[in-house]
Amino acid sequence: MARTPVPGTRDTILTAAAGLFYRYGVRAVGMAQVVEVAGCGKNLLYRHFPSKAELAAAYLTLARRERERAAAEALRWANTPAEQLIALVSEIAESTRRPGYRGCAFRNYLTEFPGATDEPAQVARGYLADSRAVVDRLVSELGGDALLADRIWLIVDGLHSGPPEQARVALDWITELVRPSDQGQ
Amino acid sequence: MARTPVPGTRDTILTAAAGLFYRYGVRAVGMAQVVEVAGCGKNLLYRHFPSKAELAAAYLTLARRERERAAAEALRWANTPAEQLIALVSEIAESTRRPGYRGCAFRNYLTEFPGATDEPAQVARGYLADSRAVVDRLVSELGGDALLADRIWLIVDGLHSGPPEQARVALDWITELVRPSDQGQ
DNA sequence: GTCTATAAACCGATAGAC
DNA sequence: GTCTATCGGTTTATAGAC
Repeated sequence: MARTPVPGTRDTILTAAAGLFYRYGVRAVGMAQVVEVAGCGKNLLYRHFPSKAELAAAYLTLARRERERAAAEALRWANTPAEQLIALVSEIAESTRRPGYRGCAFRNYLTEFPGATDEPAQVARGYLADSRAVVDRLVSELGGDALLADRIWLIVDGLHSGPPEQARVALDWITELVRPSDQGQ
Repeated sequence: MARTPVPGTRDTILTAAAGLFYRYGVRAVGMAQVVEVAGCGKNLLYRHFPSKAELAAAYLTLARRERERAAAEALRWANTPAEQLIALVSEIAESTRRPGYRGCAFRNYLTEFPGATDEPAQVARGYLADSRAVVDRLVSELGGDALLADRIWLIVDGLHSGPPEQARVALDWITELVRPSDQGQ
């Protein structure tokens, strides 16, 4: 008889890989390292993820789900478009201050693999494009123009790339931009 | 006497390495690729650069010199601090629109090697710190406060990380920030 | 003989196959 | 879980110019 497959093995492997990929970079981490941390055999890893690219794609997809979960949670108490924008940026700002923060997983991947068009790159670009679309939609609902959306996205980009100290500066600025009446409050 | 050493060999190697490192990333490029493009043997490469880390450090130092040369050129016709800030950001904005632009070489390295403290990482962090200090000084001379400096640096970070289309948005915004009298012009 | 330049050899790590 | 063929950075031999 076959041995009972341990449930959640895929998640165990993916969690281990995600932690390593985010912390050290996808290129820097070998499959051997992943199996070591996951505590399983190589065999099992390649059963669940046929290639490193697919594992990286799964890692970014997991990261996307986490980001979307956090965003949805942040939006629970936000009603107006302005409050929603502030809530989203506030969530990002908080995440940059958490220990172990190493920048945006999607931007990092695209920096590690410039010009890549493989599955992980598509996941990364897809997330960034969709995030940008959300900003555009909220700014539009707010009554803002394309310039305001561009500026907010510029700050979001800077927020992801710069040091965590910039988080508050970025959040305050966004708040000022989407709630002009609160200027100098 | 020994065989006539080809002059400029070091520069040839460094130029080849710099092009490859910037285009594909330091991690993605092997020493074999460098010697292939440089058209020399491995031995000669290791004679000039004892390790890949030293070659990477030389690459970033070269990039720094190029950035500083471009910055000095941009500053030639700028007299006031405001004009100088605009000139510097304008130069960055132009560089992001040049074909082959793949982001900031220094930020890219730090993304590729998170937490690194080796020589190239020191060169990268040193350049970014010095650049930030220049912004702080100019904003101070301008009569601006720490918040303005933080905001300008936030835009500069976003400008380096985002797509080239953001270049004009960033430049216009900086112009508006340092020359308040021109608002709505 | 000393130096340059090339090529081959090293050894650990790599992705992946069985 | 072991094996392999490949590739990583690095080093050592070899061929050739002065």
